Amino acid sequence: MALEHAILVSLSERAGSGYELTRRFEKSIGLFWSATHQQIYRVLKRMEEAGWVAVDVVAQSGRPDKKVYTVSDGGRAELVRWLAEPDPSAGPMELAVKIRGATFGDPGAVAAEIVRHRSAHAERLDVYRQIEKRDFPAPAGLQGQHLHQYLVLRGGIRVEEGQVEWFDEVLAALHHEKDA
Amino acid sequence: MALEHAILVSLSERAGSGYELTRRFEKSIGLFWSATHQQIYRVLKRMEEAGWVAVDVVAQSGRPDKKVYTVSDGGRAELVRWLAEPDPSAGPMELAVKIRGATFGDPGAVAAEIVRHRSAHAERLDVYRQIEKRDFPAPAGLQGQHLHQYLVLRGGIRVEEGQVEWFDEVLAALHHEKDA
DNA sequence: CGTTGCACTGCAACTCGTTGCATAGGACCC
DNA sequence: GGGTCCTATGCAACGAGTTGCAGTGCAACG
Repeated sequence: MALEHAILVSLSERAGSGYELTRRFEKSIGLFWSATHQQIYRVLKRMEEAGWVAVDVVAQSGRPDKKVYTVSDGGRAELVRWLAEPDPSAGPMELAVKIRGATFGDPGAVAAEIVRHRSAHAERLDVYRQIEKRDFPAPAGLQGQHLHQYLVLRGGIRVEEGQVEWFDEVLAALHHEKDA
Repeated sequence: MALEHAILVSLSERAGSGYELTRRFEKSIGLFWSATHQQIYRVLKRMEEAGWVAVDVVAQSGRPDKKVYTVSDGGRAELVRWLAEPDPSAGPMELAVKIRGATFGDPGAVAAEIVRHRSAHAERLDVYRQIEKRDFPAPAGLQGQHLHQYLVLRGGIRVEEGQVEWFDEVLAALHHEKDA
């Protein structure tokens, strides 16, 4: 699971409380991700026990105390480790977190991970296109069940196309950044 | 959850055992979906208790007996109901199942559901594009953290674009089918 | 002045899904 | 002959995530 790592990235960008993190996840990171406050509170507790984050209880006027979390050395090390670790089962959300976290680790290692996923998705796309060619050579005349199955396949193809194009855009930008 | 309904669609296309369904989910429906045999066995049991499917124990030579499941009248009614029911929280997988199941219900109702989701995603896409314009007016010069945040946003935009295009393709095909 | 809403944390119970293990007979390989 | 794989079902335990509830105290609405 990568909620921990998503929190590490978010806290690396800016320290914050559980409540604040919940708000953030509804927006920026939450383009892909969603998490309830419950989930975040529990994961934060676990992360504190593991020594990845440090807590600072801040009294506030008028409102309840809040626990502001900061990434510790252990957390930074874990984030660097995770960013470089290949994970074939990672989905777009995990990769988005890795990209967003690249600043806090080795951008080259993140790029390498993207390359791996790019080829996996390109292969899949190829399989889908072959199925399309083989099973639906004349899509214009399709009806009923066959049409509906074709449309679902088209969805799969579009998703994979989008992924591959995105990975290419990311890789081009990361290479360009390295050169600059 | 829609695993039940995915199974109803799959069993409507063809009767089968839990084991067989597991295999199917690894392929066709599993373009988007994945489910372990455990999950499927348990859901099938629940569906049987609810009267959505009927079981037929088939003895086989050499291999264990298998339980072949068939959709019952109750199951067909439930599928029709679910296909027509609006579900704002449905993701691409759920919609793919609805599209694939349109044959067994009212394709017009499914199209209406797609229209709803199309406009939701189009709105989101608009929001993302405005964020892009506002926060990243000159993407070519971006570096570090800002670049990485931009790339994630680009991923979100591509995903939404892909969704909207897919919905449009589906709607065009369903309309064309209705006229034919 | 009462209600609604927001900020902030947390417990308890639940659902959904995965993993490990068990069983059992046959096929296939070396 | 022994190992492993495939078909076929299922239990038990676990992990991840959601939902419901609960409490506090200020601010703003009408």
